[in-house]
Amino acid sequence: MDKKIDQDRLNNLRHSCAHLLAAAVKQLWPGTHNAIGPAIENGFYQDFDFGAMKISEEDLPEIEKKMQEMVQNWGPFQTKEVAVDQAKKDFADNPYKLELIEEFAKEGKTITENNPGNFLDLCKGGHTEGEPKEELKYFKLLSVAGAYWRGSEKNKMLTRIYGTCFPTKEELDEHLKMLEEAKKRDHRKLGKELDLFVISDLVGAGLPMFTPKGTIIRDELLKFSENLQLSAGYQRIWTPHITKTDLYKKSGHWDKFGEELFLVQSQETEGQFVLKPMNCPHAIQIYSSRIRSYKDLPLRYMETGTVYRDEKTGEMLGISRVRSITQDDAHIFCRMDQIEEEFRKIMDMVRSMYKALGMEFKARLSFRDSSDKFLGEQKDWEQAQEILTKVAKDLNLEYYIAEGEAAFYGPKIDILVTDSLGREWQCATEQLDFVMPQRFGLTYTEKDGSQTTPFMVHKAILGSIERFLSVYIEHTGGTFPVWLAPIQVQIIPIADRHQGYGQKVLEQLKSSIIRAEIDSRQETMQAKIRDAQSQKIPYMLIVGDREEKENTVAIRTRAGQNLGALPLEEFLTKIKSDIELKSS
RNA sequence: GCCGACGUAGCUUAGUGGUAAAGCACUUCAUUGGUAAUGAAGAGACCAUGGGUUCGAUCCCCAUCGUCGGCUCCA
Repeated sequence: MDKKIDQDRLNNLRHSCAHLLAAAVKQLWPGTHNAIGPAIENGFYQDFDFGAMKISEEDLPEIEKKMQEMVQNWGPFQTKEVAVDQAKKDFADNPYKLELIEEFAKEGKTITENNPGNFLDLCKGGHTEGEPKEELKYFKLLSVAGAYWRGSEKNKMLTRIYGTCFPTKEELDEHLKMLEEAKKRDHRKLGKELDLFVISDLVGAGLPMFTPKGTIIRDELLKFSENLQLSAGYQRIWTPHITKTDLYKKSGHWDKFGEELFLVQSQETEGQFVLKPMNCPHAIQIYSSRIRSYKDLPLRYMETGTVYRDEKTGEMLGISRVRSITQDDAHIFCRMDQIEEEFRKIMDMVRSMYKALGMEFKARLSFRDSSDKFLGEQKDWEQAQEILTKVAKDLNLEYYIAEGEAAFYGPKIDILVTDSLGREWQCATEQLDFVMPQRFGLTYTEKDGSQTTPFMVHKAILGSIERFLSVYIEHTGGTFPVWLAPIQVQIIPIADRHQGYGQKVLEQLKSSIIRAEIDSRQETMQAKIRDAQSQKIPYMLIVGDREEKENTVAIRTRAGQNLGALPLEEFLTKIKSDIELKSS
């Protein structure tokens, strides 16, 4: 409860700051129209129509200065009710406010205004209660961006200024520090520094390539996911990357995906092909290739498959939003009475995965609402939603229900993973599908000989590996646990004469399948340590005269600890247990 | 796709209407080291691409491609 009050207070503060921003901008550039300016998660924004004028981030300090100046003369916020005609008169020159007034009038809402410091604005209220000059002190304008009026791409593009505001200087500084930290951990930056992936203009945007180091992390994560699935009774399948359009016309994805499909033209055969945007219709083809019995179910097909979606250019972001997406995908065909067990199994896998990765998560049960966009039988939905809720309860998941968030073909459980900066990401998902099996006329023979349509479950543990990696790189800041570190051990010979012993150590590590390398450059030991450190390599083994003589290795960790000299065998036991336990 | 900013060596960045500078990385030579950078020298850039303005463009203008901040979208 207290938390909610605090949040309200914070929102009021930020929303008030948005007013101040609007006032400052209008004073600096008369003729500018301000649109809306709400508080958002970590701050606020205010939309403007600057007309022909352009502003950029370089203008922000000037605006901030003006805000600080103006707030000195602001009295407390006072909200007063006005008649529609009066409001229209007050905002006669502002088309955005007029549109809102018209709409509020139509809906029969009361219209309220306020004017601290003689800056009149249309506003439903929710402001700081004290003296603005005492409260609106610790704010910062952050960025400038475009945004459609009322969020519709059919409308005019306005200029949005983002900012944030806190009750105290300490909180503001802490928030700004967090933003800095996020920037430092940006996966695009770390991807370059740690040499994990490459994006080439010749290959194209949104088509990342993974370097040897990046591929190790990718493969290790996928191997973990695949092993979880194999031990849960999943079978691996493989399907091609292109298909005739007929497949997606039948599945309904042709219409649904529209321009997101990559088209492929054959020069040999008639007709068009597409790059697959998902794997499920292919899995269905394998199901329907034989007559199935109730004894075959559940049938669990897994495929770590790459799919292609023609994302709009402006939507691409590092390896987070890409056009080539690899999923640890699987499709399960089962009866209604098997759904609970299958969902449980998937949730177990999700738990094992994120526990090993050291990430907390919560579940969003995405259900249908009363709208007609959801296909399938009402009673199936109800029964399925009950089952999903039961699973969430039985497994003691932290969960909430989101009505209307379901896929059109069935309810689902989405997993929201929290990273070390407190941001939430949707990664894993398990979805029930009432529609696809019907579209493709899938059946199995029941005990009594009747033909029944199975249910289908779609699942992913990591989701898109590209997206997941971007999250995980930022979560760890590039300090990967030993089992994922591309290089687990760096051998550092002190002088050239120690190369031979270093090589011997290297060979022994390699024969134990440890990813080890030796730094044989003509550099000082200090320089080699520094480089290994900035590559965040978990263990550095320093070998010099003493080690060679005693047949040991001097261990330094990336945390800067000097663990002293140990016989190589002992080090091997230690690192093997790190890898085995997936500890950091 | 939309609004805005940006695109200079492998990376990070400086700079100018008269074909460009630095640090790191790279190569070579010297140095043989004990837990976060040894020293010196060298090489490396048609200043994103295509067009235009100009005696002359990396710089100004237009287009294209790409990147970034957002918006929209994410079945």
